[in-house]
Amino acid sequence: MQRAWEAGNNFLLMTDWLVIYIGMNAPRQAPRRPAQPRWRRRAGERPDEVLDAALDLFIERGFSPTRVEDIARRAGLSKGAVYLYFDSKEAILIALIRRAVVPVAEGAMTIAARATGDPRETIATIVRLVVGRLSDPRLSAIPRLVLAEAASFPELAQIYRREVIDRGLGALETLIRRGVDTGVFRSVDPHLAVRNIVGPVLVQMLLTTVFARPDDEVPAERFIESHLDILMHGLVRSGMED
Amino acid sequence: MQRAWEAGNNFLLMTDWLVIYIGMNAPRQAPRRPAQPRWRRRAGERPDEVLDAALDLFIERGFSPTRVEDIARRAGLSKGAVYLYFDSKEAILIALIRRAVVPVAEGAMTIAARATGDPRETIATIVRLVVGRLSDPRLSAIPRLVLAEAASFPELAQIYRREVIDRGLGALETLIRRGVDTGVFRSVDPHLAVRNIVGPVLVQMLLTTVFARPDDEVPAERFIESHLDILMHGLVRSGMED
Amino acid sequence: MQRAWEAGNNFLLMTDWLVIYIGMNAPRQAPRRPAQPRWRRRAGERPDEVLDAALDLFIERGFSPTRVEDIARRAGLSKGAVYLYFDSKEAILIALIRRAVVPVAEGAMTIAARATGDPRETIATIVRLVVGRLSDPRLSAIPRLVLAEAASFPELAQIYRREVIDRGLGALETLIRRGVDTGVFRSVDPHLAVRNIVGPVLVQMLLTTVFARPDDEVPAERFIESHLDILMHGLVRSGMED
Amino acid sequence: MQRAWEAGNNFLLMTDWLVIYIGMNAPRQAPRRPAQPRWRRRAGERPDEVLDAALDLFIERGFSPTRVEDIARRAGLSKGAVYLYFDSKEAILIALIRRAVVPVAEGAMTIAARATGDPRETIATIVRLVVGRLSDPRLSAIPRLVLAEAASFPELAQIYRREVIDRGLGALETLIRRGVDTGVFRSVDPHLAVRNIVGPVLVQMLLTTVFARPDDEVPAERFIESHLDILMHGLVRSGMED
DNA sequence: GATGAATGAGTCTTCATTCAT
DNA sequence: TATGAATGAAGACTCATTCAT
Repeated sequence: MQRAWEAGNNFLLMTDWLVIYIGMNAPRQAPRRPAQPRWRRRAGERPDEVLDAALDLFIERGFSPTRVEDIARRAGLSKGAVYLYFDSKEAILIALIRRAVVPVAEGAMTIAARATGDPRETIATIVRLVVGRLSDPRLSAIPRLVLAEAASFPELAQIYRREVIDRGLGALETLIRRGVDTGVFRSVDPHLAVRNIVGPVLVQMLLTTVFARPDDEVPAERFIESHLDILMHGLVRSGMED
Repeated sequence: MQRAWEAGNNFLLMTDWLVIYIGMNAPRQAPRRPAQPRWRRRAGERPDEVLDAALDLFIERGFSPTRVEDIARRAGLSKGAVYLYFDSKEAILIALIRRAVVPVAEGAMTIAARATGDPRETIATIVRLVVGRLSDPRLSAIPRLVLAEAASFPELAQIYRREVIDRGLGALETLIRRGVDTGVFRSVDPHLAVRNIVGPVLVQMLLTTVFARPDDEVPAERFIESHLDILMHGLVRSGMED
Repeated sequence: MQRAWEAGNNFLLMTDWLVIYIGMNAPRQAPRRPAQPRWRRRAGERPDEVLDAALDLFIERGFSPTRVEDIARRAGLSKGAVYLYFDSKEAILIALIRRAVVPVAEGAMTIAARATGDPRETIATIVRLVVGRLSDPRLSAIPRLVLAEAASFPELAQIYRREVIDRGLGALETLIRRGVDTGVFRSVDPHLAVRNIVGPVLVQMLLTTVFARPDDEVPAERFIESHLDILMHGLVRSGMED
Repeated sequence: MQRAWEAGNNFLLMTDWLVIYIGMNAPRQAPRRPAQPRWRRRAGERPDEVLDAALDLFIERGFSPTRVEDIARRAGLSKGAVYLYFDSKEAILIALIRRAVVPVAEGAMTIAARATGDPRETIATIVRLVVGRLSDPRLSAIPRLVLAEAASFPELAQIYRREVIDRGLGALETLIRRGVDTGVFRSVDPHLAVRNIVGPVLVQMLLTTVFARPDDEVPAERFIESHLDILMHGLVRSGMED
């Protein structure tokens, strides 16, 4: 008893003791994981403890070199238990970013809501706030982690852009626009001008963390004053400086 | 114990209990043995080709997820040959950064040497140059790689800081200082003011690469004009704007 | 990129351009999933099983040519599990020697403790004991392994010397010294005379194992009698032979 | 057009574009090398230089951990050149043993030929000679190498047994037999008594090399005297001691 | 003959994930 | 829920051998 079937690029043969199927393979592509949601919280405070531990370790060594078991140990539970709360190591990273990003989004909302006064004041407040926040290594590490892993997990970059960049820059853009509209600022393009607000802050953060040099420590206060001074002179109409 | 062999259209697999041979029955085909040499000695070019391949892959996937064998294959040689030129995967990364960084250091020297005219002009030139350079993804990837892997390989951050940051920011600082001294700029702190020059450029780069959004593409030209406009207004003395 | 999978009678191979599936069409066979558990937790016994397997293989092929995976397979666990119990292949070898060596040290203690009678008797007993022990290939392999790998792992030679040689020869030396002191033996140097006790045993062992010749098998009994005869005649005072 | 054929465990199918052959494989067996002679000398003195270098390195690290390139470098030629003289690394080892073993065989012949006088004298001479020779680490290493690699290359053990052990022990056996026949020695079994001659020498060698302890160095002279003293007392008839 | 660049199979080791307990 | 033993795929690196030059 032998049946053979052949169609297109496929081939099937069945004999009494053999089944042979030969098909042309689809071009390589590594899906590696079904489409279920990749992270999911379970009960209690454990997940947060895992994320805390993971953040510490990701900061210290980066994502790939950190082992799930290290995270578990630092979080005070077993390797297996981590998988009760997160479906994969990747899911931990994503949850981590997500968690870190929520307050930023909320902060942007709050600021946008209360930003009724002089946009210069509001911008200054935001800059001070952000610089202050980024002095916490556990916060400043987040954007670096995102940069580091964006290539491997594009989802990270998406989340971050949507939740942090779009909202944060959006809020600043609104403020600048208002300043332009009210005549406080020159007629700059608000969408581009935001780069001049956040850029120096980012550089300051990098120079303080990744590229720190012990003999060249600039106090946050001095940086903020310098930055706001140059920034505001760059934005305001002549004769409007205070 | 399982051995599979694949060449041209033929396929041979041997396991402990099976021999499978599948040939494509290709009508004609020379005995294929004494074809062209299997490889050529090209010791000179190889290292750079490896670095090129590695850069491509590090950009695509990041450092850790890239396998040495991938690099080898893309560079057109065998896994083992890579180790003729580099001691380790890590050494490839470091050499890569080093290679990318050399022209920057040289560029900084050149600029510092010729920078005799109006510092505003020179700064504008530099900004245009850097933004232009960073539009090449293979160049803009370097700082991102450094940021990504700095935690794992502190040497990377050191090299980058010494060769790029110290020199680049140093050159800009000198220019600003000259501007201040000649009265073109307000009395800003040059060491801090450099953040206002490079920060926006960095942000623009990140928004164009990692966090790009198809519906929000800002042409480099427009960014440069906006940046320089705000920057210069921020730096120059009142009444000195041109 | 090529993946082959083989289980029971089934066979699956995927390459970049081919999918081959071959199944044996076995008439009946339960879905094979919830069969007996794929493994059981037996942390206690495992290390010894690994050492047993390793010893077998080191005897058969030597240390370097034995793969960790071979050891694992023979011990009935997976490659990875071996590393739960031993840090490295080298650690397996060291643990193996250590384990084999412990009873020897203990035996030496016991003998030294009970050795109160005629030293000739005690020495004879020890020789019989050792020759008996060395007839077990798994025991006689240990000194050969040590000799073989001492160059690569000096630690091995150290352990062996401290635990086996120093103790074993030490015990014999004590016995000889007592014999000399009591006038049973001639005034030989005990420290050197031990060589005449153990040397022939070692040679006998090598001639029986590594250099065995089927047509020249000397029964252990005959060797022991010959050895003790010559040895004792060599040691005792004239007129003291019994 | 499709033809299928099936016989015993074999299976052959040919379609227009496929040839499939499936056969049950013979049980695993690793031949790995055709049957050509595995070593072969080529011109000049080079081979000996290679062997010298190889011996040094095999002594230092053992066979497996020594790389062909190391041998080449120490011999002062290139890796490729080694393969002009020897077909494989294994062939180097075998040639090495063979070379080391030749003078031993010759020596045994000489001794056997001239051994006409008192066998006690001859045996003493041989012992002195052998102990002297084995004080050269490059010679004492040979038996250890053989022991180490006998498991992997049974051929080594064969060569060594045939050329060294059989001849050496054979010569000694003859001497003992003559002593017994002439009434100088007691009626020992010469075939077994040889173990009492070479055993102590072997142990002395091992204690001086592999298991050396700086605080316990026994001069060769003292060992020889002790050994011969005990040995001869053990062999000779009572009243025959000199 | 010589060289040493190139190959690629082989091996140790790691580690995300699973699962018996 | 929790543990951690067990798995096994994956990957860095080595090195005997080949072969273009």
